[in-house]
Amino acid sequence: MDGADTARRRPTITDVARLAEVSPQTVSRYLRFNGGLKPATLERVEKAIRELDYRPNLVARSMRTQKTGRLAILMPAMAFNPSRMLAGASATAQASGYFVDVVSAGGGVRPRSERLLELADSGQYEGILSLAPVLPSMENKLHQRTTVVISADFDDEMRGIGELADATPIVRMIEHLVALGHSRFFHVAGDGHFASARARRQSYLDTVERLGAESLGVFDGDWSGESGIEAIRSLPSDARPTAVIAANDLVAAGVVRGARERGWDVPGDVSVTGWDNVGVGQFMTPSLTTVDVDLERLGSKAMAKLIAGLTNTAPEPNDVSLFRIIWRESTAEPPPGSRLAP
Amino acid sequence: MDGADTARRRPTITDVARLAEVSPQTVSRYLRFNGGLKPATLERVEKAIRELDYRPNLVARSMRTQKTGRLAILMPAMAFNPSRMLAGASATAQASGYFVDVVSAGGGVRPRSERLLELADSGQYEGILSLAPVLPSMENKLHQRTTVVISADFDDEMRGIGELADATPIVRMIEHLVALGHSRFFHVAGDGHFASARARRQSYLDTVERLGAESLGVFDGDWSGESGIEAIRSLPSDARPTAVIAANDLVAAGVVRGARERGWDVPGDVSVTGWDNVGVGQFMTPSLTTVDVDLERLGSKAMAKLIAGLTNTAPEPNDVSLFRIIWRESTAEPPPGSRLAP
DNA sequence: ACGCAAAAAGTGATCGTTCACTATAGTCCT
DNA sequence: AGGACTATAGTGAACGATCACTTTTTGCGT
Repeated sequence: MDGADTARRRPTITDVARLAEVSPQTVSRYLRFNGGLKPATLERVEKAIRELDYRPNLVARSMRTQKTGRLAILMPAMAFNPSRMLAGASATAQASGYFVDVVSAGGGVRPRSERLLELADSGQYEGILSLAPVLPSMENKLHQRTTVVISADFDDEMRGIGELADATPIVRMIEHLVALGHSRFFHVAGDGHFASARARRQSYLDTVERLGAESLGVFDGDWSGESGIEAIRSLPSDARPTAVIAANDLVAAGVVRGARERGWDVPGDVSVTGWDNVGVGQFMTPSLTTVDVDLERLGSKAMAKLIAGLTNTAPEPNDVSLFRIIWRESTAEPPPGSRLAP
Repeated sequence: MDGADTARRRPTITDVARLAEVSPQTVSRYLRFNGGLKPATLERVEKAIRELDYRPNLVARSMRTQKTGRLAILMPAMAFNPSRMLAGASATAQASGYFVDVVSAGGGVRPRSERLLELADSGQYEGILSLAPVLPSMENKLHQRTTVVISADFDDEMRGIGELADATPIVRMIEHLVALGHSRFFHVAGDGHFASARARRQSYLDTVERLGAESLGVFDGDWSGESGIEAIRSLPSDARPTAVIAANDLVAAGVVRGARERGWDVPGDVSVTGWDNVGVGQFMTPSLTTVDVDLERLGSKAMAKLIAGLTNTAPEPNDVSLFRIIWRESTAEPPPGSRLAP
């Protein structure tokens, strides 16, 4: 019935002041910048703080200063693995002296947008970094009161697309494969609702055409391994690609599985590429060629943008690539006969 | 230079009261429970709130009520994929009316413990759920002021171990394999600093002995795929297990790779089991037998415990198993000859 | 010794809400 | 019709810290 209530009251700044025989204001001064205190006073205050094990009440401080020193990260529930991105973002924020909270919002765009508005107006956050898009109609209201940076990969008919949607590695992979002698490509795309999926799809189409290679088309999947298998099954028997560009590693694993099902050897008959550098990809047989995405840096950059907006500083430009292609066993030269095909 | 500062001042409860021609207290009453207001008054207040687009300042409210309605989740930076666990935990908390923030703390046990203490004393959280262990010395200080529930999987010489450390699925897997005719086992353990790794190791040893099966020993790995490969390489040429129990799917993938390297067929010569039900495991060849862990429920239960502690309610007992074994291609009957071995 | 500026410390008000009371109006019973 | 209640609304203080001032102390030159 009592239990937790046995706790004695938290000491306040006044308690410290009384013990140190100074005014609260002096203690406050000590807490905010260690200056303007006589050595003797300073010592008394320090001793009192230590003795009471005092820590300032941040809520009260926020109340007076109108600053919370806390940021929120709003993210879609159940996105792909966001933890690395968060790690980068929160490290950057902490370096600038901010607390970071991660608030997840389920549901679609609308409830998420409303949640964001609610957060922005709660007075608890100075800035909000949204890793998911919000309704354009909300955005106007938002920026009036709290700095909000939206850095969305996902997108449902929304304008800005984040850096994750950059699909240039697809271009480089296809170029490399063509140089190896590949001529017939096939793409298994991710869920078309995602900007990144659409960007990869488009990059695939553009690049294959630009290089004058043949495309057996695009299978519109949903990021799942099953879609990879189905994509291969859907190919007519006289159409065998020499290389399949999968939307991500999971799809790629499905593609490899599907190819084996049809008796095609990977990479002997077909090369396969993925995306994400999933842990086990390295140990599969064949190990998976993939794109490693520097999610930490991505998160860090997004957060840097938010902080820059908050302090009215210009964000430092940074054009280091976030992507790195890792070539592994699932890609090789095309089978000898393939070059002779019409 | 100005930019964000164009924002007009947020309306306060007093502004609303003035507009509605009532006292602030009346507005406050409206906000907390919609009762005790005359319909006419209620309507005036509602109208004023709508007109000003007023939202209560939660910091100020917290200040007065001494309740923040916010919880923090402290988690180790870079743990295995925590997002599913978080999803479960935050859903449960929100159902009880709490905000949930995720605060990540890098470094080891000590910095994490200090961070936790800091959080607990910041006055911003009513309860904290730590998914990582803290120093025992800190714990005493902690519980005096803020309810803290530590639900740690990881552990360095710490007492309580979380449910993740439950290794009974290992027992069931071995029993099943023995029933299939397997007789020579081998275990590749995870990092010994983790309670879960130690529990799985111990369950392996106990069960193999209890069933009178032969064990080729335990290789102490570190959860990595490389450790799986090395474990297989380390086996002398005359010692070939019929089944390998790997600490998780990544290790299992390494084991499969290592086995192939030595010319052993999986599952023809050796069966392999993993743990975690990683996405691609299903599409590997052979697809991976594994243990699916219901992380959502785990997170939800941990949070329920915290909330129960906060409200002095008894947590509802719940003994639904969090684990489910998924049998796939990587496990099968042992090779015929193996039964004849000494 | 004196004056005067700089350094150090203190005072009262305030941030936006809610709590514990008090005051007023409306209702019902005998 | 008077009194006892209940429903509704208002008042002043308080939560814990910091801000903008004011006051006291210290240091220094002449």
